[in-house]
Amino acid sequence: MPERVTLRDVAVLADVSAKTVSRVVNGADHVTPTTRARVQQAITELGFQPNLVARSLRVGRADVIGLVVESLADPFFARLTSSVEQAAHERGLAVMVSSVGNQVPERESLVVESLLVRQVAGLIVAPMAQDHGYLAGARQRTPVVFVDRLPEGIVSDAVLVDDLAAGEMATGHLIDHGHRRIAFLGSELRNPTTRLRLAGYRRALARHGLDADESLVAVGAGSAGEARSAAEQLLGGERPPTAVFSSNMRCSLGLVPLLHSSGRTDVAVVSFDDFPMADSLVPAVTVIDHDPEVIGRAAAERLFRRLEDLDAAAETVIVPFRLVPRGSGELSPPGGTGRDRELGQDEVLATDREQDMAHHGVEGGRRP
Amino acid sequence: MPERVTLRDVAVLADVSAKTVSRVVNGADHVTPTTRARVQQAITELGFQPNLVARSLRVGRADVIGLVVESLADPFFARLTSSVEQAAHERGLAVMVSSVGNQVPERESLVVESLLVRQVAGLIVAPMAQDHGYLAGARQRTPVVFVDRLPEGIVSDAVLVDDLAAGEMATGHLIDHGHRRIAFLGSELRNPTTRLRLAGYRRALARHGLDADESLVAVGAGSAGEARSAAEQLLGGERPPTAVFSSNMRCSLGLVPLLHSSGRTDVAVVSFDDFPMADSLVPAVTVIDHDPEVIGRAAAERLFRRLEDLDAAAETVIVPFRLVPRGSGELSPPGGTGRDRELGQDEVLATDREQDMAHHGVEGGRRP
DNA sequence: AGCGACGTTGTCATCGATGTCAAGCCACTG
DNA sequence: CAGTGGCTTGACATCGATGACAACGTCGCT
Repeated sequence: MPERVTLRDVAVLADVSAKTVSRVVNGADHVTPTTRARVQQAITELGFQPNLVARSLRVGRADVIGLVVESLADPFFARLTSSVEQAAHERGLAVMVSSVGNQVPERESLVVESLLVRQVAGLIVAPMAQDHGYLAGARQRTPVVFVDRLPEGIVSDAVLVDDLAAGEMATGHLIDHGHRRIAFLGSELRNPTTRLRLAGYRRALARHGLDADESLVAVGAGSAGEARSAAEQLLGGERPPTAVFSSNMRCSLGLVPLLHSSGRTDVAVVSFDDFPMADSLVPAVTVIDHDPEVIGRAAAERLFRRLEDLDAAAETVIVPFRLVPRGSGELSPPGGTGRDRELGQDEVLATDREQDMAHHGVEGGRRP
Repeated sequence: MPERVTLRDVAVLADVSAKTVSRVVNGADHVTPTTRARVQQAITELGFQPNLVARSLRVGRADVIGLVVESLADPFFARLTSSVEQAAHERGLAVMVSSVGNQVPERESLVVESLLVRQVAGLIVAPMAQDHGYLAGARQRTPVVFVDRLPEGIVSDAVLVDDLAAGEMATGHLIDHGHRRIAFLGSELRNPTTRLRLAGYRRALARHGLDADESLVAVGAGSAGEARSAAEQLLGGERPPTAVFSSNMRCSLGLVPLLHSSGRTDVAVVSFDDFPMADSLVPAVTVIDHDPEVIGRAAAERLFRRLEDLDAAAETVIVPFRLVPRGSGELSPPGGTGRDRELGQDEVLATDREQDMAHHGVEGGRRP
């Protein structure tokens, strides 16, 4: 059972003080090359590894960032986590992940606290809770960057997709292909993301002079299974939709298999969130693609900058999205309406404004 | 800027010693209900939260476990991570994740060390490196449970799927459906998992008296893109296979879209690893399913037990797998061979031995 | 009454590193 | 040659909690 090697052991062997070893380990100035070499020698000889927990205690924060997501098993969050982890690793930071679980948004504050007591240097949170006032105190010490959704009851850095514009584009795409009865499939309305996408859906309908049939709006599906049932009900209705805007991946993972297994591949679909194999189905699924990798990296970079300047104003970063036409979103309604037409490639891109934001990558919008 | 509240602050307010507060916080015995109440009162009044970093320093280990995987973006590892995180959370442990990246197995030891210096209580590692001797010293202090693959050059706890048996079953399934020219698609051979699955493939061929055509074995595909090219080459060969055993998800994510986009849905496929949408394709993809959730939880449970008994003998846990027939694996070869037949449901299950292990969930196999 | 046993509480040192501050040393200057 | 300043180095306290051990009080027993 080899004893732990501490800084002091190295100091004794190199015949210097612990402080000097500390200087060498941290690459600090003011150490003679001779001394440095002797210490290095002792370090390798003993195989010394600094105890980062001790360092964290002394400096008051761990070189770790916390990441809070809904579920790690969800491919969107998995890819987000992956990119955050990579960005952190490049800065020598470790990542602690915690998932909240999609049924219990209240757990969010507990999960966050379990990270705070471990003295994480900063947090990246994909919010689920209704209110984030509970973070007000902690943020003085521990910066937080929100991703995917805006926090409520608090002003903070955030990295977002323009859900409203994306929802509008998805719905507009279906309208442009001649659809008049378009269903909206979404999860809980208390989720701001869902609300924004739904608002985009309604705005597209309004802009095209279509009236919204509330019976075509199915929200509240918390799992793929529930989404499947909800979709089943929509399609079995009296005047079923000819197209569906599925507003997140879970919904799509319920809807699409349903359409395939019931042979209803005539129903047009646009899915918010790309998902694996979406391009291998027949028809391949048209999606709004927003790169979780881009979001994750942007959030990490924002957090790193924030760690260096705790007092800067809160900033919102908008990351780009695009519509990827693959077939399912370009199906015409049965019978057609004569208004259907081929779209030019450019029309599937975000509007000028969004593209502009997208390519600049950053929007310095300060919220009051 | 609110000062941090420490145990000492609570002690002063409650007019007791720091030690007593510590006792209350940790639910230790020997504290009068009265005192306890007074301390509790002070704790809530001040909103005290213990500093787990300080505790970790004192007790010599953090209440954190480290998880090392190849890539968090890979759905298999994402689900594994998710289940490990859940199990850890139930025990009040946090999880630090690190990914190695699939191109640089050498990075594994670096990643592991970055966790060790943070004093993680234990590690769960999906090994990529060739040799794990580098862990020999650390394991004295920090237990390690390997998942998915056996470590090399070291004896340790491990949670595995019986890759050999699974490879044999997948290949046997295709043979049973009349195929005689079956290709093997896999990643690097230095990966023991690939080697075992390939061995299973060969054993199935041998058992059925088929000779192995080495031109049908394509290994080395490290990404879906490479797998796609490899598959393209296999199918474009002189005597192309009528069936493919794709030995992991990355390969399947290259192969399956290729088959679909080139209209070659007549080629039979069995995929090792289930993947999203596999059941919505036409034909749906027959897979060997081994639950990453089960593996993750088993590994976590093993690690927890190990944390309580550092000296117990190394144990290998074998988790169950099953073949899920969905269509792609049951296609007959063009022209058929007359030997094709319908399979009874029971035949798609693992052999008695594996099922037995599976349901017991644990195999106490000690390795010398 | 005196004694030991036990339950409660406190004192002090400690985990391993780093910030503060000062001492030591050398060189260079006037 | 004393004085000044810069560079190296070290002594010591400290981060916030907990382990070891001791002191104290209370109780029950002989």
